[in-house]
Amino acid sequence: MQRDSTPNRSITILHVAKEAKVSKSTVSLVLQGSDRIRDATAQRVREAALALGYVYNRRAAELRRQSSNMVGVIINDLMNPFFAEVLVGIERKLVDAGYIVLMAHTHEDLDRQRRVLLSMREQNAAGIVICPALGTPNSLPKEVKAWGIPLVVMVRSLGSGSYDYVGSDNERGVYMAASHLLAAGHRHIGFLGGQSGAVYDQRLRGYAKALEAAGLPVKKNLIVLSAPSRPGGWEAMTTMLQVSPRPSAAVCYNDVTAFGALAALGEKSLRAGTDFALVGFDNVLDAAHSNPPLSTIDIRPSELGERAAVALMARIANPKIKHQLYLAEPKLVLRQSG
Amino acid sequence: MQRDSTPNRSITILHVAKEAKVSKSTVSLVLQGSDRIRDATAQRVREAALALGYVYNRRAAELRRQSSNMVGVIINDLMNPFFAEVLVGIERKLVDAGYIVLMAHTHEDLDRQRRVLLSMREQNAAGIVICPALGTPNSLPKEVKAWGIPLVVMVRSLGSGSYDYVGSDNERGVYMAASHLLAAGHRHIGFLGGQSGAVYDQRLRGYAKALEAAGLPVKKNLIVLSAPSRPGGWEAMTTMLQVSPRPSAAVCYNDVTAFGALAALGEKSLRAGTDFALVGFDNVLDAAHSNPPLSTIDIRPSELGERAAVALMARIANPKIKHQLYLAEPKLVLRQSG
DNA sequence: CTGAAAGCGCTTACAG
DNA sequence: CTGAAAGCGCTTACAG
Repeated sequence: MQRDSTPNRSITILHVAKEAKVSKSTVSLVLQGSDRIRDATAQRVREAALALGYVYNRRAAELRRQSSNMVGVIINDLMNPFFAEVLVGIERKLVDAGYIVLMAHTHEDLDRQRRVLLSMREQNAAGIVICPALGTPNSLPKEVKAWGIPLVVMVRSLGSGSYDYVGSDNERGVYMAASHLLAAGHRHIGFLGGQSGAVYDQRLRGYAKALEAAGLPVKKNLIVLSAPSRPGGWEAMTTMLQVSPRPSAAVCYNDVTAFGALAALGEKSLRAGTDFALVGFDNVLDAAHSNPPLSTIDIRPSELGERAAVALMARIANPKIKHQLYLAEPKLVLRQSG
Repeated sequence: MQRDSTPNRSITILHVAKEAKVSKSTVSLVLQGSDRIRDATAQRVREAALALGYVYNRRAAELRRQSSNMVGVIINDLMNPFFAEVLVGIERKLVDAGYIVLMAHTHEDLDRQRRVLLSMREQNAAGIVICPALGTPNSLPKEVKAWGIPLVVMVRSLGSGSYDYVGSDNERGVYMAASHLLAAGHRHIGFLGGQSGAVYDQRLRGYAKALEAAGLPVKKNLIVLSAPSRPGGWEAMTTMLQVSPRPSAAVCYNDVTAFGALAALGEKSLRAGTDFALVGFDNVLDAAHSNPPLSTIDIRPSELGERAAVALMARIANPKIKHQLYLAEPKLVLRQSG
């Protein structure tokens, strides 16, 4: 009954076979580009397919072949441009390699994450790359491996189990940022925004170590927590401006919180770079044109996505390779904010 | 041979049937929640499935049933938070309705767009929502309809053919923005950024009409083109600041160009809202916490995405309904930039 | 209430 | 070089 509205959907290799006066095996073979078929025959088949408006049914082929060209990509927070850039990198690499991406956004919701994971499993995904939602159990990689689905974890590490992981050297990155501020003469430096998870712990540690290396104390009131978002950064800066003695600089949990901080500063007629030094983390594209442009730690977000795609494809190609670990090397990029 | 690494993949309803001592038809029926099966039997089947670690193979089911629960979503520019928000809205609505999304990013590349469209067709997508890449031929909706795949076009309209469309009233929105600036006493108002496509034409027209309604001439040198991005907005503002007499206000092509303009202003130690009035378009989440917060035209990006999802589902449910058109009603939201 | 059989659109040994 | 047959994991009339 779908026939009239979907004219081409109903035509199969069987129709093509009849039209070209060959068997359906032959049609299948030429569609796969086999060289076992004589040129003339192949030509005839291709013409028949074209004439009939035949379209390959990849799902049927994959069912028979027990394969899949779909990979699942699970993102925790697409509203953060960092993750949007990561996603773009993953998608580009995957599509260029002939995969197609099943994408899901969890919004840090564990329940949603579980549902989409199940869904991808039912759909027979060839692999999954996940930026885990906050609170994801460390057992996840083992569980997915038990399903027989290759997995790469991104950005947020999940304990010390063995799994493929692509992220950045957070501790070192923040250490570099703080050291830069220290070298510029700042003595009251805050750590602005963010609040929980492995990434937070790593970045905070980099901050603490840099201060300690400079013989400076780590003061609780200079570490202000917030949601890892613009509004969060705005609030964090607002409270940070009230501690006394007032800090003269801060390294931010990430670029997005830094952007919020920039806004809070502006509201008080303060300008980052002259009245307060600020450095972010990620080097999101927007950082080059914020007001003012943001000094930050560059971890090349879209490249991170590409690395994850490559790691996943490597594991799909050979499930037995040893676990892969890629940590982007942080680079300090100086702009006007600090 | 995949058996050891993918333990559960190989178990099918046949195994469950044997374990539960029923036929595979019965298993299928209970998996579908049919009430034709006695409770005791159903219970036994469910236990067997659980015990064996059975996982439903949805692709096989869909092949047999000639159905699909995947919908394709094609986005032109994920680096623009507007589209990221749209995507999030689409995804949420679709996943909540039991669909799964095949996502592709074209990066305004027509060739890529064609490839992913084909790919989605091969995968038997139940429907597609597309934010068309710049330069997409107006014939696209007709073509996809000929494939038998429900389609909804988003954000950028594609000529006057009949197809489902979800977008915003661009002309009216910009008209409102410009009128606001006019009412505030500005007489030299620029139109900043953007450069081509239906959306651009519509927004520019709103600008022109507002000026005309106020008896003001539309001056070529106050309309400065740019890429629809932060760097684009930055450049556009930089050149706009050089025209003389210098305009005192501008309506921007979209929020992202406005953000770039904010940065250019800052670089010259000018502040939007006091030295120059700026209003954006979209009301992206970031607009509330830019430096300074951006006055803009709110078209509720994520709601737009949800509307598109709803329109697509309606069309899938009934391919014969008449064409759907949803235009978000623009609302002026005043913040500090103008 | 449950089972046997056919079939969705492909691929892949196996013959010839 | 090409065809006939079996099968991927399901669903769905059709019997009983």
